[in-house]
Amino acid sequence: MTNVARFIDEVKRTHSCGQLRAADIGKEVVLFGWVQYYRDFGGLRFIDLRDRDGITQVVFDPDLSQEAHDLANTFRHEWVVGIRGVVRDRGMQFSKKKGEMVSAHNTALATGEVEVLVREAVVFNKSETPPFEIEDSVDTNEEKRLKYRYLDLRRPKLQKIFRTRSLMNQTVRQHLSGQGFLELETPVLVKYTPGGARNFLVPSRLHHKKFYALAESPQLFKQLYMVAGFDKYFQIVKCFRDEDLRLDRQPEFTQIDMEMSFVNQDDVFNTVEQLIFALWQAVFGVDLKERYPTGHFPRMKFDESMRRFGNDKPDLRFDLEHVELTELTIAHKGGGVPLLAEIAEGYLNGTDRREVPQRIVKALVVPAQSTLSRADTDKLEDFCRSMGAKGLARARVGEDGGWTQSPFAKNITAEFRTAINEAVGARPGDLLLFQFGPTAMVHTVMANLRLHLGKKLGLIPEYGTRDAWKFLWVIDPPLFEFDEKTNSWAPAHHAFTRPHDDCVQYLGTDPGRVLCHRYDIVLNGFEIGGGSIRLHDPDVQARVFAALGISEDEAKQKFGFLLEALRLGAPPHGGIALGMDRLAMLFAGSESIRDVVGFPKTQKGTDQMTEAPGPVTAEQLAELRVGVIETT
RNA sequence: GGGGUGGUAGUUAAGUCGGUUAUAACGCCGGCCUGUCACGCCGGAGGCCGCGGGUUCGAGUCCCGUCCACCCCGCCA
Repeated sequence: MTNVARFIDEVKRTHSCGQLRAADIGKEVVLFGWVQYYRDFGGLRFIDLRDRDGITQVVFDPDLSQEAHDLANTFRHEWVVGIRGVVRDRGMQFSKKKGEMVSAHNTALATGEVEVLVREAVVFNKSETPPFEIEDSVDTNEEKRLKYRYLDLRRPKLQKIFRTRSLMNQTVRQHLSGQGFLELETPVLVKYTPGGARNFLVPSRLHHKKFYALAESPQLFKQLYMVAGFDKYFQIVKCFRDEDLRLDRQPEFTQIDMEMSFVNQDDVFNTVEQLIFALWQAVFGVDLKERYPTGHFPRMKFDESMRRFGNDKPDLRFDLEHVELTELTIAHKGGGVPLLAEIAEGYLNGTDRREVPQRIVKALVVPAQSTLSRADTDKLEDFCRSMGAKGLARARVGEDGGWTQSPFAKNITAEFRTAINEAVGARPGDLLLFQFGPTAMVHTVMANLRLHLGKKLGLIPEYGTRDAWKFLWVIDPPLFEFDEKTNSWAPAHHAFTRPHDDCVQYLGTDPGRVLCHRYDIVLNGFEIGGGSIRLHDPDVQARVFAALGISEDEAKQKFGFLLEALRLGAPPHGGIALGMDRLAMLFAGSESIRDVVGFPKTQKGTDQMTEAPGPVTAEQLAELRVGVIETT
């Protein structure tokens, strides 16, 4: 029997490398793990042995076992080894460097009071020199980390993240099951449905010229579970979207998906709030009741969020709110500033409507104590340009309320300047930053500018949380958004979101005014979940389709099975999906979603390790009757 | 599709105004060391400067193109 087999079959591991404490002194133990560091003193040799639990120092003393000591001399980084030995107190030792007796305890290690004196050792497997060092402190570029993901995952930091993910999964299942939710599965291979995110397509071998789609979410199926009478559903489920990636997006990602019958918006919120409380308790041991004594998170209307923050996922950890100046600009007819006068003119002559503002004016105040140099503001301007802005107008407020360093300074009327100072609450030394023009651009630029400044001025960390958890429900968004390309109304969400009862009257006449029971839950500026109360009334559904210009035939063709289901005894229902990866990312205080996904894709959607996506043979394509079009 | 940042030894980085032998730390290899803990000390090896063109007497450095990674806009819950 080889030594390896004997250690695995007979000797057996007794403890993990993070387990041993002073109470274990005197025990004979067996540890298996990876060689983290080795320190050689000619005679005495120390090895830091690492596994997923932690690190234990093991000592090889030639006086005790020459054989084990000789073997240990061959150990290198990341070899997989096993040792059998006795736990002992590290005690007081004579330090040659310091010339006195010192405690050999290592307070930086959980196991630091003890060490294992080795009697017998075995090498399970050698390792070539790893392409990078397995340490939290040493950073390697993303490309290398992803190519050797299994090595990256050995780093204690990532090990911790994945243990947290496991705990999250467990907590969700336990909590929701306890609330009467059934964990039900839905198909991944589904029929392509237009609208929303782009689907990954899967050719059907059995049906030529036909394709499945990978489910972008279980949306329709969970509604059908409601129609089937399951009442409360949840699933921790993979979803697939073929869209461009971001720091917080992967092409395949995991949702905590939920749906409930006979509920209103408050019921959904209560359920989610309780789940979030349970998660924070389990993961951090934090009772969110201390921060949210009512047990509920604050709510903000979509409109308000756009006005104050420029997006629908405001980071409430800091202020720097936007100030909306469009009305003021109109009232002052641009106040002598040609570019603003042009915008005011649009509203005054009726080209622009206040109800659907196409162009707006916004400002943001950088307080006097946050000194930004000229170079800093120039960089801010570049930052704004990169997002489609024409520039970044600014003004430094003087002691008398006058403006300097501003392109507006020489043209603006004193009345308009005073009115703006008052509207934004400007004080001497403050820096005012302005954006004006197309609504979407202004919102995007100002929202990102706010975040950028928040980080630059140290109001929020570059990433991570510092334990500041700011939750928010964003509610009552419009049901439709105007698509300028097609000059028609398009669903802002999926087409089965329930409009507010008091808005149904506008469906035919003024679609832009229709608000709906759609909601997002936001944490520290990240949208961690979203859902809606669904439209279960076939009549209202028909009016929504009409407003969208979708004919009965077209609706039938696209969503026929769901429309039919809604006519066959569908209960009122609604639900939500929480982004598991984003939650895990925030839990980990991590800088990227890739840190919390086992084997993530790059921003171009490739897997650096397996080199997916890869080519397939002509035979494989032929079997699927799929041709490849060469583009130049 | 657009904008930005980066790519130099196994790894992380430095490399000035274009100048002759491209640095450092860690890692790797060899040696010494019985209380270290990211041990220490001595010695050594290691480079297609992402790739392809161009400018130049001369390119890691300047120009053009291209690939890869990251961040953002568009897109997307």
